[in-house]
Amino acid sequence: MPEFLQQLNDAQREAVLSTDGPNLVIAGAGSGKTRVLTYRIAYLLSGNAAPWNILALTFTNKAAAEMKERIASLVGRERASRLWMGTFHSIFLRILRAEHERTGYPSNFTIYDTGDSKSLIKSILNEMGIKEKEYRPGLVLSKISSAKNNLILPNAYARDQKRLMSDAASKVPRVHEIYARYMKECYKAGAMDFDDLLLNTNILFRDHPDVLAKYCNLFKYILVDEYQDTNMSQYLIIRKLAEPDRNITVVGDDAQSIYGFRGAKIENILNFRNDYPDYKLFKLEQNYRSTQTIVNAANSIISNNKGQIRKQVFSVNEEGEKIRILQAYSDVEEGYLIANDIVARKGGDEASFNDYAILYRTNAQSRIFEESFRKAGIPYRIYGGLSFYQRKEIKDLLAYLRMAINPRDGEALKRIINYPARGIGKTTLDRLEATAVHNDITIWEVLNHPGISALGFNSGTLRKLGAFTGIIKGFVAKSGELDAYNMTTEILATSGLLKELQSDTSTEGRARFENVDEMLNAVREFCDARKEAGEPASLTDYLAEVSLMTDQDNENEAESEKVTLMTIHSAKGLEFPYVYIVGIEEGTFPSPMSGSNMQELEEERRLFYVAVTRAEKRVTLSYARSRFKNGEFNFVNPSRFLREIDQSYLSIEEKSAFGGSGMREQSQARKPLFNFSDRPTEPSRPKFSSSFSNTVSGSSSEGGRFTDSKFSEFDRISVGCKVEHERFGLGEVIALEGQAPDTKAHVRFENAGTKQLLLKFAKLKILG
DNA sequence: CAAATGAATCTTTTT
DNA sequence: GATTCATTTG
Repeated sequence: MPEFLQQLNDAQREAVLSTDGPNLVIAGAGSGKTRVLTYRIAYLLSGNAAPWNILALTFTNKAAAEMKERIASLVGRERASRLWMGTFHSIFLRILRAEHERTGYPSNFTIYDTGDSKSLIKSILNEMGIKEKEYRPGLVLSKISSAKNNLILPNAYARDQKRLMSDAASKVPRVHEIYARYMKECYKAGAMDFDDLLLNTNILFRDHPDVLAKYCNLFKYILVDEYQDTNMSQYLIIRKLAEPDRNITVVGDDAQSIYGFRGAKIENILNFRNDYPDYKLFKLEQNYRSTQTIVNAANSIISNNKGQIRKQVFSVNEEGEKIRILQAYSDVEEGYLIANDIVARKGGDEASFNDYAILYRTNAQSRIFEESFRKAGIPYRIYGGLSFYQRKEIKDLLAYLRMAINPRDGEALKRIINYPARGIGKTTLDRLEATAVHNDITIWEVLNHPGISALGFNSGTLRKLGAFTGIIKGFVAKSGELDAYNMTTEILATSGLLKELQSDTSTEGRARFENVDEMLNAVREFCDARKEAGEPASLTDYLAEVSLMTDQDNENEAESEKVTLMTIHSAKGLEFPYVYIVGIEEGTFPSPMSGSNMQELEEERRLFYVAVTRAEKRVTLSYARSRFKNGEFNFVNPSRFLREIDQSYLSIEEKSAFGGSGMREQSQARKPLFNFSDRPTEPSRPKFSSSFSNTVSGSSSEGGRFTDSKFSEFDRISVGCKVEHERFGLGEVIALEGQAPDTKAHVRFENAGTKQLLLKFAKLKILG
């Protein structure tokens, strides 16, 4: 028995040593799941398994990279690098590219991200004469996605009574038509969306038994991480691949299933025993990560869910601090409260900023913490939301790169055909698109068709179109010879993009330029890494890597000390000594979108469980009594989840808040820790400067716009003054917040309650 | 044809 | 706040 196995506990070691047959490892939060997976692979390699015989599937690239690193230290880099280890999407992308001849797609097919998919749906709606208002592209896409993840193709969809009824109920009965068109357009464009990568793998294996046999033969051992988060499509691929040898090990925790909205089926892990009746079960129940208090409190939360695999997660670490609950009067105050708390406690905790994480339900909540942290001088790092690769300038450049390897990519073409401006406007593009649809070809083919001169474009337009086509053709020709980096610089120079970016000397413009520069660095790094490994650094591979990258993956500044801000979803699999879970209010967490049915509520509860179990030493929960949401100011109630925590794990002052008959009024519950008036940093009066503050990390995807006109007339407005609003009637200003031009007034109206109004748009008359 | 503007509407989580 | 739509202006 290899020496490294000494480092495992009994349950872990048994799970590692059971090499053959189907194994189900139920791994409680913090129980050393990754450790079991890595050691298991190392153990297999120490026997007679070759690295390429092992398929290990994870959900993030980061998890895969981390595991690879640890395995490399056990068995050597060379062998570790030959493992088939990666995310579902990246592994099956690789297979689809290799087998492209069987699928009918080109080998360099494009990957459409969610934005591309939505934009394609919009054009389809447009062309079908359907209004976007009635068929929201996001809704249509989610229905298509759900169908694909359940392997329901357009024809089957059109016969699926359940789906048709559901569509009729949401007043979108024509989704199946849109779906069919969508599939067709993607195929023509040589593009796959995320779901297609899995769907087409299923189709490939279904229609080509020889290909399936080849990979079954190759993958002697299959390991799947986070099995509770697999969807039907992923589940079927795994089952097919595992069929002959049945050497399959899945690791997961039903209590941490939080991707139901993405089609994940918690049943997959619950039904493992039915799929493989001779399976062996291993339970990892000892939590090494958290204090006893945290583990016990988390258990008390999850015990409110029904239908789970029975397990008792425990900790023998120290008992630790009780869980604290902070109450704030407003979302803004919540930000200050936590910023102050971190500053106040960091010394006593003997911690660095790296040790703290703020977890929230929605990305939109990050803004307030950004602001309070900036004012408090706390360094922070935000994950998710608009990632680097979602920024306009980056997407523009990426679109050029995509065109260079696959000019049929319609979404990329539409993005850049008139950027930088070449005088090819909406009218021209619409006509091109209509022609393409009418003749069942792509826009690129229309542009290259000799008959284009007969379409009735005027000579100027024809010339401009020809020039664009010429530029792209030049890129396509060069894409064969140049590597990703040289190709990128070539495109920046020749397309006019560089000039366009340089000509904008505003603050935002310079930021955009720097972003492009940063991307150029990333491309260079990619090329260097590839060349070092002796592999070609093709543009195709670079684009694939970028498309499948998750926000956790680009961590180039991990060394610097920063507080982490992220959604609970992206925190999965991570751990921090001190965790703040914020915005625990009805209407935010649980999300109102998942309010109605029990299953969705249970998923929210599991999300809360995941959040709490991220912490090693201390958990702090917080909620606000009022929150600014959808442009309106609302009073909100603490989340029901707070009451589900066994009160013996809460610190004493918090218990009183829940004493007696449920939640009492906040005024009686306890004294607030802070007051608005105590805080000098909060302006009581708006400053009417027209400077556009905080643009650097502004999250506007397409660059903001604002005006500073019309504000002098609001100079007279102040707390206490009477106003009249066109719609809401008479009211009184109770607070002002922010800076011009984004000053907000909190106004209490006589008949319409309290509203928060942006003065920029407010139709207020000042009465005195 | 393109940029600027005013106004209306919607808002979860992510590979 | 972000995004989108309609309208105006250059």
